[in-house]
Amino acid sequence: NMARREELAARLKAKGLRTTMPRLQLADLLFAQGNRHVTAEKLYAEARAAGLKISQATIYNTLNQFCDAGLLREVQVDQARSYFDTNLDDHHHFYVEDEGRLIDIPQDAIALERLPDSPQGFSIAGVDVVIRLQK
Amino acid sequence: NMARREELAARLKAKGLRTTMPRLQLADLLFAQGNRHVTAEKLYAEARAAGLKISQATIYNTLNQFCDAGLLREVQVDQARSYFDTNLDDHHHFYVEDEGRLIDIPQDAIALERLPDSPQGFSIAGVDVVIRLQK
DNA sequence: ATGCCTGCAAAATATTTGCATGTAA
DNA sequence: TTACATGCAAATATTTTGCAGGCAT
Repeated sequence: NMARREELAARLKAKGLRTTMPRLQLADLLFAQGNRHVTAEKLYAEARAAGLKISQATIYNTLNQFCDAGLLREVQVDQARSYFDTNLDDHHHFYVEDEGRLIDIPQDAIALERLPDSPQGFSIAGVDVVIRLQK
Repeated sequence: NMARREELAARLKAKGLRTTMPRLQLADLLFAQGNRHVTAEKLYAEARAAGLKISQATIYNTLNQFCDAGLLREVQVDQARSYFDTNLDDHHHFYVEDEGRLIDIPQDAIALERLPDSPQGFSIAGVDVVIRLQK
């Protein structure tokens, strides 16, 4: 626990982020349990459940800062809500729409042969595959 | 023009939608120029530019009704805005983030070999590939 | 000491909804 | 005539921002 905080602090510092209490606490929730997918709402609920005194604004700001710093990735699956993914590797997703749940798919589990040429003057910034699931 | 209206009216009727003036006018904007990708905002601007007296609420309601009726598809590329696609075929998209512009990719232009197995109890509702472009 | 953070509340943005009126069938 | 549509404004939902005070460095 003590060691974990040290590690998280180092991780924030490495990205040029000050190691403040709210950031450490949220980093703990985000990074201490393996790969996760969270919405701002879910993270806020977790923080409160854990007894942390953190405002919603800080949840949003921190998620965006972590994204900008490259500690998180945003996943586009629902126009109503932002999803953040702690898995930074190139990979894809199952999305269970009814439950709002994301499941990682390793990049090499999908063979994307033959991508089309990008239009004149543009290069590929990323390729996202979302497999929507239903019961 | 007269004939086009008739055709659009038939198309709405076939889906169980009453053929009202706003719906015909919007259908005209949406379906008379080949495949299109629009946001509510863009369609509203077009409608006003064309001198139509249509409220934003009707734009939103109509887009959703057309979606429910299977005349449009929603594309998930930006959590801040909903995109609607008049192309109902299975296909994929380029997305130019800086311009908020979508470009269709025919389904067979991408070879998706080897999809991973869906988790227990779920079946695939759809596979969406988005290739994000940058300059 | 300085500049970056945080909380709070208010603002901004996108979308939905309630309700009275209008209109297609 | 009846049920469904529309417009308007207000409500909702999510996310962002301004600002005063607090904390890391």
